[in-house]
Amino acid sequence: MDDRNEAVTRRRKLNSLRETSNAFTNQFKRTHSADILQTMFAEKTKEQLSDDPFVTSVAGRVVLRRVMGKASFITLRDGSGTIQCYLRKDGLDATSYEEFVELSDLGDIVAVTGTVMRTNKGELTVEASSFQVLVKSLQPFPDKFHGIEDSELKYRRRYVDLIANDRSRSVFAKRSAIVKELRRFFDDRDFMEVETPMMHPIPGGALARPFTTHHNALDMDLYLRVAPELYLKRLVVGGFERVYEINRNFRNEGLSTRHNPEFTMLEFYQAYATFREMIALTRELMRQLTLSICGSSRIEFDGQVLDFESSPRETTMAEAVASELALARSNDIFRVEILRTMAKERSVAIPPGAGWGAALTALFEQLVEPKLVQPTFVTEYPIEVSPLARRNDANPNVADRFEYFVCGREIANGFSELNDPDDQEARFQRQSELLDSGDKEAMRFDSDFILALQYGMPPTAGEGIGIDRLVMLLTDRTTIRDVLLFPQLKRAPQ
RNA sequence: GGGUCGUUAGCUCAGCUGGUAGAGCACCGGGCUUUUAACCCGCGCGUCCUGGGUUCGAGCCCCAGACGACCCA
Repeated sequence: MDDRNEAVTRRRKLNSLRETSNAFTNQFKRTHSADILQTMFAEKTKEQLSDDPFVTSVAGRVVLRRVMGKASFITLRDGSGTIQCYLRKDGLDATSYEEFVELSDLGDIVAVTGTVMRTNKGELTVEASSFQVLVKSLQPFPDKFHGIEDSELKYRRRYVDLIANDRSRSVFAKRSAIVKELRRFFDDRDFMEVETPMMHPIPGGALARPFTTHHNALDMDLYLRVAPELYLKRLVVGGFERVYEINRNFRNEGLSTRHNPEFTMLEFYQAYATFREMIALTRELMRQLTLSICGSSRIEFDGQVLDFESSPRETTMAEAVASELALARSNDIFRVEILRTMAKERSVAIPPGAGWGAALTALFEQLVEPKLVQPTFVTEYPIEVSPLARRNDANPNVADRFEYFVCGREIANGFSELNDPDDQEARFQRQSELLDSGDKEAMRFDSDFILALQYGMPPTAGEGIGIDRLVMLLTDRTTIRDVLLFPQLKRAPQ
C-alpha cells in the first residue's frame, strides 16, 4: 500500500503544505540558538521561568517526536545543540497543532516560537505559541536510537550520518578545533601561513606516485602535488624564515584504514633551526594539543593509554632494528648482507635494488614500527631513503632526520634540510636513475629547485605532520575514513 | 594484489538441517494535555546485493561478479 510507504506519505504531506503556505519559506527569523538558551536559563527553576516569561523563536531539525494526543514534545537540533519544545493544542491555534500532528515528521526542519519553561522532569523546554514547518524532509529518518551503522551509507551520505550520529558530528568538530589549534600554535611562534601550488609541473617533495592531469590552454601535463616541500623551501630561500602550510596532498596509491588518495598535511619550515628543535617543538605541540583537545595529555587510543606529558622515547633506527633482531655483534647492523639474511628469515620484503639504508628501513618499518606504542622519536634515517635531508656531519650514511611514532603510526617526519645544492643535485640524480629503472615512487630531477638552492638557503629545519592521522589519534578513530568528511570510495554499484 | 567476514523492510538486526520471510524502531490507523529511545492497541509494507547453476523446491548449497568491513602484502 502506498500509504505505508514513507517517501510517498511525506510527499503527500508536502503537497498539503504547499496548498496552504510557502512550503520552503525563508522568512522565519530565529532569536536564539539551542545552546544559548541552555546556558541563559541553566540556573533558572521551573517557578522562576513561569514567573518571568521569556519569549523566544527557535528553529532546527526534529530529531525526536513524542505525540500524546492533544499535547506533544519534540526535540529540535540546530547547529549548536538541542532544545526540547512542548506543543499543546490549547496553546497553539488549531491549524498549527493540526499541521504539527498531521503534516510534520521526524527529520523536518521546523520553527517554534514560545515561552521558555522547565518541565516536571527538569528539562528546559520552549512551550509553543506558534509552530511552522520550514522545510519538509522527504526522506525517511534513520533509526532514532542506532542512527546509521552501515559504513557505506555513512560515507556515501555523510549528511545523513551527521544528522543521525552524535559521534560523527563530534569527530568533525574536533577536527576543526585541531586545525584551529595548529594555526594558533604556529602563528604564536611567528610562522607565516602560505599557500603553494597544488598542480606541479614536476612532482616532488616525497617518495610517492603522483596523479597526472593536463592543462589544455598551456598544453602541458601537470601533477597533483605529493608534497609542498620544495615550494616551501623556495620560500625560505626567498627570505620567509618561518612558513607553514596546511593543505591537501595527493598520492596515487591504494586505499586502506590509513590511506586516502587525498589527505591533509601540515608542513612547516624554520630557518636557523635543526631537527633537534623540531623534535622539541613536536613534543610541545603534542602536549598542548592533547591538553586542549582531549582535556588531558594522557589520552586513550584503541584501548591503550598514551602519555604525551612525560619525555618521549628516542632511539636511532639502527638501535631499534638491532635490538629487535637481537644481533650478536653490534657492527652487524651496518652490514647489508646480514640485514638481507635477517629479512629473509623473517619474511620481510626488501626492495630489489636496496642498499644498506633501504634494507634497514624495510626491516624497521615491518618489525619495529608496529611496536612503537608510546610517543617515540626515531632518528638517524639512512641517506638512501632521505633524498632531501641534510647529511649528518659525523656519519655520512645517515641524515639529520627523525620520524615520530605513536601507536605504530607515523605521525610526523622532520629533518634538517639539505641546503648544499651540489649534494642535492647528486641525490636527485640518484632518484631519477631509480625512476628510470622502474621505481614509480622515486623523485624527479627538479633543476629549478637546485637553482633556488644555488642562490642560498639558510640552514633550515622542516617537518610534516599528517593531519588525518593526528585527528585519528586525538579522536580515537582507527580508520582514516572516519575523520574524512567524504572519504574516497569505489563507484557506487548500479 | 591475497585472505576472511558481511550485504534480508526506511533504519538496526534475527532467520535452524534447503520447505510459503521475522523482530524492534520508523511509517499507517486508533487512544493519550509535562514526555525523555514516551506509552498502549491494531497493521508487516520485501529486487533476501546482482547474474548464472544445482534442486520437486534456494535467503540458506555451488560458480562468477559488485560494493563494504577487517587482516595481510
